[in-house]
Amino acid sequence: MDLKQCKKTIDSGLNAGKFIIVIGKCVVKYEGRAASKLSEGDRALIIKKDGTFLVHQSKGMTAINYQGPGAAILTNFDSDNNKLSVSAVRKTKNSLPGNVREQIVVTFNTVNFADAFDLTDDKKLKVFGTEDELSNLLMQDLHLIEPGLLPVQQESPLAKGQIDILARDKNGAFVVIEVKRRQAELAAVSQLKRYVEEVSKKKNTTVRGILCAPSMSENAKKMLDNYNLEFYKLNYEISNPSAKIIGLEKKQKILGEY
Amino acid sequence: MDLKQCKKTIDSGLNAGKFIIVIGKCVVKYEGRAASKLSEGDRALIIKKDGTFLVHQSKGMTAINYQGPGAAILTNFDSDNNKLSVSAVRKTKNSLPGNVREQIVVTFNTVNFADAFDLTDDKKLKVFGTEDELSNLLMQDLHLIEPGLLPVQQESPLAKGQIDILARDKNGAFVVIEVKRRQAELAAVSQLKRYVEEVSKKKNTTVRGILCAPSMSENAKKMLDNYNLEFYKLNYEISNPSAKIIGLEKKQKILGEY
DNA sequence: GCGATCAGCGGCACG
DNA sequence: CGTGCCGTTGATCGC
Repeated sequence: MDLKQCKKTIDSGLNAGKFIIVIGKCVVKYEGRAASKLSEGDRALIIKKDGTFLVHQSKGMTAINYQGPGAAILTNFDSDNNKLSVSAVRKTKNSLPGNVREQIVVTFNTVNFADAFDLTDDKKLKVFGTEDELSNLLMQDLHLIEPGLLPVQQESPLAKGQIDILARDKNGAFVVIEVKRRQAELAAVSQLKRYVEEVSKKKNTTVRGILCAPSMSENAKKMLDNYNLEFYKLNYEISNPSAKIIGLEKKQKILGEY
Repeated sequence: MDLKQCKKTIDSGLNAGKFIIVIGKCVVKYEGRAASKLSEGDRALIIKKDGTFLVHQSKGMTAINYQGPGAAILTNFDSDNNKLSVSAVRKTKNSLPGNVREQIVVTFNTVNFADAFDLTDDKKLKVFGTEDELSNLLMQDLHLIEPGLLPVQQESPLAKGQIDILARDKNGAFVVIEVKRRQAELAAVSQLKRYVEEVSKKKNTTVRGILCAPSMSENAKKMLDNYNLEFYKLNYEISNPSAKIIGLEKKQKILGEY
């Protein structure tokens, strides 16, 4: 396909706020929070009306180079070398020292296909089985963990923050509960430990910490035991239009290890 | 575009291992590790030869629904309702209780465009300014942190694991160094704390912990101080074909807080 | 706008 | 294969 014509297709597509696709042999360069180079190969470039800019290779799920919404798109046809470059520039969100500007340049040597499409769609995705949903379900059924466990009301200034569930057990002790929708690993234990320390310090008392997850890695289990935190295996399903907690199973410390 | 013809285009594209693009009005359903529903709207579907399956809306950087490499693609034309469904099925990697199978179904009511392209490309992306690169650079210039700091050789069984850099200071004390390429937040401090505890326990001695990052959040700084860990502001640039450490600046504890 | 956390995180490297 | 962790993480929500 003629590169000059391709530039026209892209430009008018940008103007009309369309969904643009370009397929061809290109080189990609990126500079911003990091820098990258991708030597020549066949790729698909997607440009959305919000400035999203995606370079996809023939394999792999993630875009090999990209620019998020808000990027300004520029095209340039180099008639001397017969190359078409398409670039996207934006300001970096995360302030990194010195690098505020992010730029990605795709230089096409040949283009097999280029077109722009009218896509209008602002439907939102509804997801079931998120951690937030599981956490809310569990909050209403704390007795599944143990009798007498009661949630500390959200209104309490102490319940604010990032803690999934704050509760008190039958003895009145504070219990921090962290819910994970998938296997809990070291980071999850660190996180729970941090919350427990925080509440413990604020209330100047001993605080229990409970991790609820479908499973735990071995190392995470060891670390949990070291910190005297508790683990409950969380069984749930998402078959319905929403998630459902099937049950919670207490996992005791493994003692026989010497 | 005729849906029956579209099915043919997709099927032969799949057969030939091509890069397939379908644009049209569709509904998307997903069930697997979680579940989701996306009501009717215009979207672009991309299918790669490795089974990658991406549904993109007109805005936003990330695919609204997806399936990673390895998915099996199936097409079905429902002549009664004149609908074309394209689905992708694969086994979940992360073992979640009960849900091993992941399925995404895209049901098209109308299709504006469908074609398959020959994309061959196995070039690898070269990235500069990764944490790994910065860590390696720093390892060779530990004096930038303080005189007398020497790396513990990689061969040592103690240096194994996930610790970025393990060193000894001029007094012979172990120093765990964690490098972050962007602002360090609470999780980074938790991580460093964990490493310090680990080494401390293994060597049965006091261990220092140093966090090197371009910046830190306020809460992270407080937590760092609480744990008696140290922070060095890491200045670097990535202008060259590789990254370059400009300098390290010690950030003292904030004492005047009472 | 910053910051803390989740994500169907994905991807990689190492045991 | 699990698992730990980085990522130009992105996206979201609360402050």
